[in-house]
Amino acid sequence: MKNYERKLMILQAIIHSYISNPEPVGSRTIQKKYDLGVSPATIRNEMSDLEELGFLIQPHTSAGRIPSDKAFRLYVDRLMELQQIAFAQQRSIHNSLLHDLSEVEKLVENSAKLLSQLTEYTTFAISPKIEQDTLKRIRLIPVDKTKTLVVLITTSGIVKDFIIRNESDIAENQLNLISEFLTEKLANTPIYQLGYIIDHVLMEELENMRFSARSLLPMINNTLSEINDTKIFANGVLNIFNFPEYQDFDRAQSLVKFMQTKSNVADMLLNAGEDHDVRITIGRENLYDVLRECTMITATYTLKGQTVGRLALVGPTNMDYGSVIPLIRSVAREVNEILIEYYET
Amino acid sequence: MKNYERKLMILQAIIHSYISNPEPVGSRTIQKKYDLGVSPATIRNEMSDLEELGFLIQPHTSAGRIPSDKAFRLYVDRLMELQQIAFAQQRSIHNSLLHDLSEVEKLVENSAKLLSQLTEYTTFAISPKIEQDTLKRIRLIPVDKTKTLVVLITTSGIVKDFIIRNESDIAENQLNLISEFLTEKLANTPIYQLGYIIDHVLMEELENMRFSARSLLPMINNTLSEINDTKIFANGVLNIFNFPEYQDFDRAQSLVKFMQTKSNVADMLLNAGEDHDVRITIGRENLYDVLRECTMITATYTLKGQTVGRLALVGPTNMDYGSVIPLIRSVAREVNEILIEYYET
DNA sequence: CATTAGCACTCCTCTCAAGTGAGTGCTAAC
DNA sequence: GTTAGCACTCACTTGAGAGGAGTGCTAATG
Repeated sequence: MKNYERKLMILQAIIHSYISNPEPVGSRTIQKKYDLGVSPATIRNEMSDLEELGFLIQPHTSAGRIPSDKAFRLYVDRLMELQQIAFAQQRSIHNSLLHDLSEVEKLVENSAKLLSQLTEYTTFAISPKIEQDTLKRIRLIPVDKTKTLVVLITTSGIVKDFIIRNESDIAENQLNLISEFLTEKLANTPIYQLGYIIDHVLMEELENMRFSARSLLPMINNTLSEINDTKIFANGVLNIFNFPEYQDFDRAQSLVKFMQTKSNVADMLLNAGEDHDVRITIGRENLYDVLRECTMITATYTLKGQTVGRLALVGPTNMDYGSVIPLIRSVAREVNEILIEYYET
Repeated sequence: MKNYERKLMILQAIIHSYISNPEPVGSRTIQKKYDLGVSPATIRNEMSDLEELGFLIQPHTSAGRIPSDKAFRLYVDRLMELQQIAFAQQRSIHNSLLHDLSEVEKLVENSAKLLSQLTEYTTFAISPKIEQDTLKRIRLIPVDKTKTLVVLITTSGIVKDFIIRNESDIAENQLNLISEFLTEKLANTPIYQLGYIIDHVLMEELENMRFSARSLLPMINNTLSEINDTKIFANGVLNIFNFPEYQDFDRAQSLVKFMQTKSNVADMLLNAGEDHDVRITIGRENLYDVLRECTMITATYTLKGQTVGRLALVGPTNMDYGSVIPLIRSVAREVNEILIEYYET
């Protein structure tokens, strides 16, 4: 079985046809749409070989053939031609991302939203894990008699705030003193240790002090656990209904349900590994069975060598890789550059 | 045409059957499922009358009949029996709502989320309009050299914060001075006027001052407009796909699209009126044509006589009113009580 | 010996007609 | 006024037949 050259050409033509129109491809279609200089019969023979090699699948004898996961894998790795991204588009991506740089989390969130708009597929982003971060400053601000706003600022510039309720009115300068005291005591503590330190160290130290702080600390502690949550941003989950393979109601719905469960998505994203470049997982290569007809493409955001977020796109296996991959690459590159420029210090 | 008593009984039986199983109801079904002591022929005669009166609709001659919007209206107003809410459930609603009282907005948001979980329908909440509120305190907190956190606290206890980027490092005590200055100048200003005051009054006053404040003000102003947005919280929009009437792909999708457009929902909620009790709009009673097969139930949250939020539930016209209405009532009552208890002062 | 034309064969899909059954509406009897 | 009986309607199911896209094999061709 030689003449691989021609086999690849035919496979490429089939994949190409299947991407633009997700229906089984027959030998005559290939002959008409792509001028390969051979007759349908020859193409049929090659197709038969390709099926034997596992690149094509026949839904039933008298249908055409569709590319297998293996074919898409080959296509992505070797056959595909990436489209160039127009300078104007590159620029527009850059500018969109610059729109809100207040927090790394926002940047990550917006990058996923942008990618979903650009591709009309479903995207996810996972926010930086605040746990690895350390506290820089804590500040208490009075809201009214019974409420106090707690603002935490971490070394990497992430801001978290929440309101706690205090039993009695605490004067503003009191709160300022407490803020200073807590900042002094807790600065440079990793966020995930805050709870422990507050409970076991500070509470004892404060035992004999007149500070009202003592009543506030348990409240602060309670809320801390929620804040540690890694946030997941999903965009365009409903686009799944546009996937050609998911015109079937129930299957689309079960996929949507899967996608809306935070723990699933977190798992999916965290297991995606940390390539330098984008990583592509096709069909059954995915860990989850619900994704067996989907392709997931992930990219990682890093800052000072640390992973600070991850971006994922989920679409049908027959997505237009040639245009989608450059887009996600471009978004990821822009984000990483912006991270360096604005957050590295 | 007398003997309304029996007509109502039959109508009630039909509605009841249609709620538990949304298919056209025939005369024999009624006879078998509900022992009314009359034969199918009699029931047929009554059904024929009911159709003439506009309470029943026949999809085609040889099908059974389904209740019209008018029938559901009658059912809701007069026939329906409300289920009692178990004390345990009431309590669990109460406790869920207490979970996060940091802001009125959170309470409103959580109430909608809870109701969606309880009913498995789609719910919306619209947050209090911050515009009517006045500023109480503004506070600038350094995040790092180039970023400053701005915290706004309003008279009604709503907290808004956002990060702005400053060109040069500003010392912490500088920021404190600015905070005090701005608070003094801006306290009691309605939120919606802040932009104007900052632009036209403060900028001039600061003309000759050494404060770095001047460079910060435009940034603050820029972000203010975004904050004024009334927020809308949607839950379980995808539950629409479970509605029996929306098994049709396209119609479900157009409804989902409608629901995901913020302006539509805002409009829908704001036009819902301000009943003391819940308000129910059935089928074509709704202003929007996409909702012609939906029922919307709304409730209003008030604080000191002012509307501070609104809750809406959207489901199929044949929803189980008897259990849904008590639920939304219960949630609304709990929220209003919590508002009084925790936010009235 | 690779390529190709020709042709029988497969199997999905569409259409159409007949059969089925749930349900109605009318009439006449109780 | 109520009900049994019956003809009638009409959606839905089923199965047969036609149509068509596509394959696989064979034999001819250069």
